[in-house]
Amino acid sequence: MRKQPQVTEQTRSNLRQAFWELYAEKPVEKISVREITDRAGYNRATFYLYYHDVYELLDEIESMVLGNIERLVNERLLKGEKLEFSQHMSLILRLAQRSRDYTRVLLGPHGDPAFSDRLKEIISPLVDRFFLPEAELDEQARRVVREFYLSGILAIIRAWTAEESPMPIDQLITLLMQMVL
Amino acid sequence: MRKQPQVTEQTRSNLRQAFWELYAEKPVEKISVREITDRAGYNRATFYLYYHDVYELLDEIESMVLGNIERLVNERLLKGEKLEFSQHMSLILRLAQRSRDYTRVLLGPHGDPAFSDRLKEIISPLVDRFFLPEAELDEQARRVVREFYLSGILAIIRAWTAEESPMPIDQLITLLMQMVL
DNA sequence: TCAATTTAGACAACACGCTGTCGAGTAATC
DNA sequence: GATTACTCGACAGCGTGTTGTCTAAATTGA
Repeated sequence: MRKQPQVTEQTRSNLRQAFWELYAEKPVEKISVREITDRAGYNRATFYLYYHDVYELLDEIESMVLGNIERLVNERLLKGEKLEFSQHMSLILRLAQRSRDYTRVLLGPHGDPAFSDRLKEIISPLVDRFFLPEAELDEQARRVVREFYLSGILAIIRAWTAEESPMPIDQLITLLMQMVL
Repeated sequence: MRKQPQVTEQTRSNLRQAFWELYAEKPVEKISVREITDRAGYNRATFYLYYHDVYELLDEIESMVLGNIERLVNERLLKGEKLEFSQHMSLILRLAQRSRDYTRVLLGPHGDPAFSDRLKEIISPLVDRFFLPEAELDEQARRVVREFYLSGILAIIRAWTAEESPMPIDQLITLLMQMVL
């Protein structure tokens, strides 16, 4: 018999959804497989037919969110197009806004540090390109400077997505530009 | 009957030490009470005579480390003394260096986000005093700017303490000053 | 002073929940 | 009628927090 992708994908999606509702409330470590399957309306064993453990489910969601941003950075921003830093940030922020429901949780209080790290790695080439070439620094100093800007930018995204009624992107960009230049 | 503080403090210290060895290797959530007491050479139940759970032990260590910095900021820096920002940072960095073995773990890959938050709150008045008065910004914008600088400074401390052979404090301060001014 | 009493400190055993993994079973689908 | 998607019940293993017990030392009083 043929597989029925639409069925299995529905199950995956239900499990993801149930997990996500729980993840908005508490950190991963406190989420049990039983809670997820109870909420999604499946048997506990069914979970193990799809995921090895809870962390693999989290990773799947993170990869979905990061995939969009990564594709943007690699295909549009770094290849040919010559844009200002502000324009790059604007595009990234627009993406963060599009998947705001996800990013605000992943960057939030119970958020995953690994997600921040992966996001940093994706933005890293931008920082290298726009802030580091000017200065003549040894490798150790470059690491420090890179970390400063990456963490600052990430903190802005985090604070911005956490706001109840966030300010317009353009205003945020202006603010950021005042600080880094 | 009087307690025997030297006995009980020795036990506390042994438990702390055992926990710390484990914490350098993996995140808190993966550290069990059994592991701690096995390593320290006590019965598992003994742990519960001293701490409610593993998090309370972690909190005790964090408070020890943060107590020093907090005292410095409150008593010396914010009262009368009029110092440059660079001088404040210098003092804080010297403290971070003194308890480097602790800070590098607490800020490290398995580190506790709550520790970062507490450290941010302590440094926060400094950022408010030196970076925010100049600008005319609404409260929402101030939150964003504050987060940017706090996260940036914290990232620098983190990157600096993580280095195998960290650069001199003065050089780090110079670097930071170039970025924020 | 020294035996009786009290208590701090350490321990073993318990009940209970969650995990990951079985093998067997059912209902629907093609 | 074979295959798919899922359920069910059982299992050992590890984790938690609590209970009651033992020992040795500190305190008390005749």
